[in-house]
Amino acid sequence: MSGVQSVNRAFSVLRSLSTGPAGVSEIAERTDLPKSTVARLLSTLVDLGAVEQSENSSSYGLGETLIELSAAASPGRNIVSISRPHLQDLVDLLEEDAGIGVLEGRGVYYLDQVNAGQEVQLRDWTGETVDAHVVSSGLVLLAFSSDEEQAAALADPFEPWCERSVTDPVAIIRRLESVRRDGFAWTMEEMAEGINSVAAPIFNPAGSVIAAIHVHGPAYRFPDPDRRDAITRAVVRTAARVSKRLAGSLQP
Amino acid sequence: MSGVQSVNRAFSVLRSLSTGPAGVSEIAERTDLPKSTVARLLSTLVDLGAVEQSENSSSYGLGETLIELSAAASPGRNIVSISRPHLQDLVDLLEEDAGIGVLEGRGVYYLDQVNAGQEVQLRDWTGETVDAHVVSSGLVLLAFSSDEEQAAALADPFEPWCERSVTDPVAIIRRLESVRRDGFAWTMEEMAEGINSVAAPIFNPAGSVIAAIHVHGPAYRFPDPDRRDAITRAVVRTAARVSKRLAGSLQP
DNA sequence: CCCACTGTTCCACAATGTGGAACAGATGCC
DNA sequence: GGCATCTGTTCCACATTGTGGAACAGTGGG
Repeated sequence: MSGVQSVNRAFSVLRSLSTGPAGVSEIAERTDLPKSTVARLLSTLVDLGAVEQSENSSSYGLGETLIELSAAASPGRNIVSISRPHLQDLVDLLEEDAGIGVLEGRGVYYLDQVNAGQEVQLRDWTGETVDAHVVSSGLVLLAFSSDEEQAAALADPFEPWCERSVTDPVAIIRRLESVRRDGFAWTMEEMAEGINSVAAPIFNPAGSVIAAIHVHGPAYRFPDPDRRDAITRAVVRTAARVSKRLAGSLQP
Repeated sequence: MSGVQSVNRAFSVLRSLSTGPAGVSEIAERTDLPKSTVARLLSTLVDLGAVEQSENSSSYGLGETLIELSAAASPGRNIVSISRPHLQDLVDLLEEDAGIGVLEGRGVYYLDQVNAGQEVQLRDWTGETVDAHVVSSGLVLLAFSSDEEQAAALADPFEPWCERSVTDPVAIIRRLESVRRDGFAWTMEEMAEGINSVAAPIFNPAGSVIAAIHVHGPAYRFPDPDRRDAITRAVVRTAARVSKRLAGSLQP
């Protein structure tokens, strides 16, 4: 086998543990390696946190480091679990639906949504993609994206989704500048008549925007003009909390 | 540093990539290793799928293998994303809420739930724990658990949650035997008056039960006696699909 | 008490990983 | 166009590291 033998062997041990916890001799059998080799690799992997040894047992299992690295490898997957309780808190506070989405090309792909259980509520877009320029999440994601990503998004004409959709590139650029400055975005019946929304960005520890949290509701009741600022602050704060949680899940 | 040096270095490279993709020289800087050492480790990690090289670029990023290992390290986290669309399909079909839970000691911890949007619907238990013996998920998880786990669960007396809760250990053991045989469980107003549910098990590729999917509804309309068998089959089929998806997400 | 396993540790040895150097290619500047 | 400065890749002499068989202590079952 090519490459660094010890690294190959270490991953062989990790793969053997993905079918379930095991002891040194069992792993030696599964990987066809001598027990002393397995013991030494396990000791190193335990130090790294990639493997953990059960208490009251000499059984080994996969450890937190792999979850942390995986979270970094695929922000969208882990972020659903991390953000879920925060979305729930937001829903409890504001009594409107909250969700989370990521940028995919020129659209927002919705990863998750928590419903407020209101009798009149909006359709759940989880698993679907909406043009970025007509939703608050999309504006947030574009505003905090790299210049290259923004240039790519602005390269083609914008489609209107309804009467109030903003499609003029100059107006959108101005808008993105103010979103970047404010740290949040509101859209008022720009994706569809009767739907308003507000969103804020979630950053990874390196400082790049990776997702956006939004709250939306029917225009006739959302937002209550007296609560608009409080709603905005709550969404911004929730997104910041999720950013921190993500950072926490990456630190050893 | 103790342990196998090459393995330590390989994980140092992986950790440096968790803050964002980078090239050989950048990683050498981040890890304080010579470029040739980093190049050799990267080559091995690419072969393993732990790192992938971007097309049209010599930038390296974390790869699928870490996601696969992480899924094995923490079945509960990944399973929420995988099962979500399947729960949605079940809800669309049956028009009742569906959820997923895992065994935690003698209780079921609910990871996720999809609501049917019915005007009369049950409370969402996501994030909460219920005694295993009073819910269909709990009976399923215990029925397919190891003898040790079952013995541990049966070691202490069972608490009734309402008038129809089954708490006699002998009756519960008999029940678990038939659940294991049938591949599903029904509970009729055993957790609370007015709530019925049905559950089926999700297995990991090694064949161990790791979660259960359930559908529940108000007893006055769920289940419709004419549809009970169809409902059961739908739940069992959905759980089997999720099991297969999990297997697929672990295979390279 | 004995046997059969387990995980851990030791250490002689040689195979592997090291890392500086050289090289080819790309990019930017003058 | 030429040069400088980076990049990633490859080579290879060398010595350090990882190897793996053996020995040992501990545990559980008969």
